[in-house]
Amino acid sequence: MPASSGTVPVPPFTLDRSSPVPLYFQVAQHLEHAIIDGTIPPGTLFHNEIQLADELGLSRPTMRRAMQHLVDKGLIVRRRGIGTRVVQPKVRRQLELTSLYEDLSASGQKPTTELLSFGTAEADEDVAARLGVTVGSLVARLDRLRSANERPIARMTNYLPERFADLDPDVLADQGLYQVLRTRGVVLHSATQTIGARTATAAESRQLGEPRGAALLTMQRTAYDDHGAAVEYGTHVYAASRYSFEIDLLTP
Amino acid sequence: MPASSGTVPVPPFTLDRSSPVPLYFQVAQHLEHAIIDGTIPPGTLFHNEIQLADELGLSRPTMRRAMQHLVDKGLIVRRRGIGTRVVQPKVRRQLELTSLYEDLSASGQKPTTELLSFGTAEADEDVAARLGVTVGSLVARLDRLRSANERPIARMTNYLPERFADLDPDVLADQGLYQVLRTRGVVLHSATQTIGARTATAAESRQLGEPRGAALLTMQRTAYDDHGAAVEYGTHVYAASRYSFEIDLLTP
DNA sequence: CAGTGGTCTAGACCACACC
DNA sequence: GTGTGGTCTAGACCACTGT
Repeated sequence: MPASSGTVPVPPFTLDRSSPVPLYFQVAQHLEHAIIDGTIPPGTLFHNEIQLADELGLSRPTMRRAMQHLVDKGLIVRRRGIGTRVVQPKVRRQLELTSLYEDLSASGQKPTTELLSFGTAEADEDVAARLGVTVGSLVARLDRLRSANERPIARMTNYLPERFADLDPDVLADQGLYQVLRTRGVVLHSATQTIGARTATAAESRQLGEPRGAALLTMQRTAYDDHGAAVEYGTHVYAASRYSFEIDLLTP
Repeated sequence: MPASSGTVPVPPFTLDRSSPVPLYFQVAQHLEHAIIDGTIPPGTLFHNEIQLADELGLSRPTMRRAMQHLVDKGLIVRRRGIGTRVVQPKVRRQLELTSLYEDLSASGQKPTTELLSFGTAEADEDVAARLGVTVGSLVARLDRLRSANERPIARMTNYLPERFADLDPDVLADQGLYQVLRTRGVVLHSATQTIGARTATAAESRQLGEPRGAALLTMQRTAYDDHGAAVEYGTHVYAASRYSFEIDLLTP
C-alpha cells in the first residue's frame, strides 16, 4: 500500500519567494492557521518531510525547519519511523513576559493607573541585590495602583536603575511600564518571578476594596535586558478574588 | 585590525564522533558548562560562526545549531552584523512540568505522602469538561496530603481517566503522580495551570497546620499527553507561608 | 524489510551593523 | 566598504519503527 495512505499534504497555498518573510516561516504560519482553524484536524498524519518539501518546491532542511517551529509551539509531534502528527491545539502559547497592563488590555478589559508616588530612593539590601547595585545607592521607585474596569485590582511597587529616574509621570499613568521601557530602547530578555500568597494588611484591604484579611496574590519579578543587567524589580500584590495567573506549559 | 580581536574561541575539548550524542549537542553542552562555571564570562564575544566551525572541524550548520540551542536556553544573544555574546546566566531553565513531589525532592527536602482516599467517582461538569469525558461517567479520583520535612504543605485532589483506576495505592504514597504515570507509558506533552489564592477553610487550616483564615495558594492544572488527550486534572492548595512558585521566563 | 525523522556536510546568497 | 548572522539548497548517512 502506498506510503501516503491516510496522510495529508500541506494545504495548497502560494509561497512568496520575494517576500522578506523567510520561507520556513511562511510555511509554519500557514500550517499553524490550518491546524488552529480545524482545516487539519488533530490526529492527522502528514506526508513524510521529503514528499512535503517536494510538493512545496522546497529543500528538505527548509521544510524541516518549518515543522520544527510547529513542534516548538506544541502543535505537532514527530516520531522517527512513524511520522508527523497533529496534536490537540490546547496550548495557546508559552508564558510571556508581559506586564499586567498588557494582560488586561489583551483580555479586553480597560486598565487605568494611578501613580501614587514617583521619585528616587536609597536601595535597601533586597533592592540592591535584585538590581545589582550597592546598598544605599540611588534608584528610581514608583508606586502605582492599577484598576480594571474602574475597580482597583493591584498595588505595584517598582524599582529601576537611577538612569530611569527621569521618566515622565504622565506617560507612566498612561501606559504599562514595559511599554515605557521599550520606548527608551530597553530590550527585555528574561525575568524570574516568584508567585505567593498572604493575607491583606488593613491598608491593602482599603486600597484594593477587599474585606479585612482577604487573600492576596503576591508576585516579585526581576527583569533583565539582553546584556544581563537587571532593569526592573517589582513587588506586586493582586486582589485574589478577581485575579489569577494562567500559565501554559510544554514539556521540555 | 584582525576580526578576532577581543573575541574568543570555543574552549578546547574533544568531540566524540563515534558517540550517539549529536555533535551539535556535545558542543552546546560543553559551552553551557563553560558559561555557567564562569570559564566564559558574561559579555564575552565569540569568534564568528564560520571560524568557530573551522576550529572544531565542524560544518557551519552544525555549529549554528549548537549556538541556537544556547540562544533558546537564554545563555547567549546573537545579532546580525555584531556577533554572538554571552549574557548573564540568570535564567536557570524554563518552567518545567514537574510535580510537587519532584520539586521537593530536587530542592533537597524530604517529601512524604498520605493517601487520604483513592477510588472512582462520577465526573461532575467541571471534571468532565477538563478531562474531556461525559458528565456522570466514571473517573479515578485521589486525595493526598503532601508533607515536606514532616510538615503538611499541600492538599491535592486529582482526577484521571478511568483506565487509571487500578493504580497501586502503595506506589501512589511512595512516588509523585507524574512518575507513576510515566511508568504506565504516559508521555506528558503539555499542561495549562491557573494559580490563585484564597483564605483557608477551617478543615484546610487543620490539615495544613495553618492558622484560621490563613492565605493559601491554589493551583488547578490539566495535563495532556502527546495525543492531546487529557490525562490528569488536579486542584491543589498550598500553605502559602511555606510555599511559592518560582518561574523563569525568556522573552518570546 | 521499507519508510520515517535525526544528523551532518559544503557550499551559496542575502540583510544588517559598523566604519 | 567589511564582517556578521540569517536563510536556503542538494545531497548523504544513520537510527528507529513497524511489517
